[in-house]
Amino acid sequence: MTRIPAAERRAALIDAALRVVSRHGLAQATTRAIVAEAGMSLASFHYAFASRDELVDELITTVVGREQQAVLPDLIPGQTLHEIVEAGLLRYFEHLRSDPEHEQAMLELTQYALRSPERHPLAAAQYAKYIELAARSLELGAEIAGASWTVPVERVARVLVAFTDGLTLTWLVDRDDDAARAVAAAAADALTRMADTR
Amino acid sequence: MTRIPAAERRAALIDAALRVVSRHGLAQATTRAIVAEAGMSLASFHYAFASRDELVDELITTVVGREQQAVLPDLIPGQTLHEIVEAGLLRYFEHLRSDPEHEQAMLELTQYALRSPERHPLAAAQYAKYIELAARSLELGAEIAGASWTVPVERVARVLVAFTDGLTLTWLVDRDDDAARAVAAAAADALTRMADTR
DNA sequence: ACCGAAGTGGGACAGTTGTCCCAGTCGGTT
DNA sequence: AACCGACTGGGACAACTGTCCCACTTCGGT
Repeated sequence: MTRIPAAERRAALIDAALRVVSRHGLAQATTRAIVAEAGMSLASFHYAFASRDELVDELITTVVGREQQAVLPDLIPGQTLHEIVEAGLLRYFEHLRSDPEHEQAMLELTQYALRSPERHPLAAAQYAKYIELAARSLELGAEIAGASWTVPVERVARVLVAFTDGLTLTWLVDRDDDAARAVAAAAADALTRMADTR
Repeated sequence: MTRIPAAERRAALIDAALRVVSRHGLAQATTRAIVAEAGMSLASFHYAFASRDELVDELITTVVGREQQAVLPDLIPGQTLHEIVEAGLLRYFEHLRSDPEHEQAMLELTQYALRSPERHPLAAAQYAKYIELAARSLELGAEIAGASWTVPVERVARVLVAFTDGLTLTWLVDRDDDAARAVAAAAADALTRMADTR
């Protein structure tokens, strides 16, 4: 096996772990399964990480960062706010459809974090980032559409995140594309009503 | 130990299992943990159930039935449809607040079911029941308010379920009551717009 | 060329898990 | 009272898990 510095090995193991979790779930993501996916020996695992928990914690915190651009709206001038918001939601939906297992993995990681008091902050931080990202998108969208939010953007953003989560969960269960699009439309509707569209 | 027929033992074990899952998560719900919670010996478990999987499957299918009445709206005549729907959502939210671990357990069971192809139908059936229940409530609500849905009720119901899920997930993470109420209000808004309020 | 540190491999360990077995005991029917 | 099948308890097993250890190899700086 070629020699790899510990830092790179950590990254490689986290990538492998995410793949395993996506494919088979967190419960199946044993040290051996992760190491096999990464093509390493078992000892390398505990050379790079003190424990499996340490890897999972880092998996949770790092993976959120990559989610970033998915929800960012197309900023096409001339569109109404409603169109922009709905397009953003539909874009997220396409992202979900293209890699359902990934979103399922994220959900699973969140739920895992919720289980222990010391990990709960990880989930909270994850969501704080989502909300911040959503808030930025919403502000941008309003600007383009020449509208302004009549409710604090953070509040609108939180509602958007909630709607997105609901969309994700229900679609993962019934895989009903039309229904999901209806959810997106309804969500866009509700959100737009929190703005003053001059 | 007093003698208990197998059928009762199955019920007792399922109750115990739900308690364990609520408290510590599905991963911690080992045969031994469940049996300890139920105050039985380990052998009784495999006398009542062929395997742990069999118990979990039955846990998923039976537990949904008890959820039923939580979302049913107060049917106070004279209220607008918007008020009725929002009240229903807030009632669900109070239910969630009063026993968060239970909803967390339901979420976990759903995700578990999503993981294997042969269990996926269990999750789908679970959601079908949710949607049916929601549809009945929505129909009743519209009747009371003297309104009518302009979109098929099942479609409205699916959106309601999605919104409810989103509300649940986000509140479980950040425990922000005000934000959750804002989600409920926005959801009621979106849903009401799918009706013709004469 | 050499040497300490960084990285590697294989094997081992103890703890936990699902499942099973078997000898026993109870309760109701005959 | 006898008996048969339903139920019980304890212990065992093999598989799997996270973690550790130790001998070994390779690399970068001297």
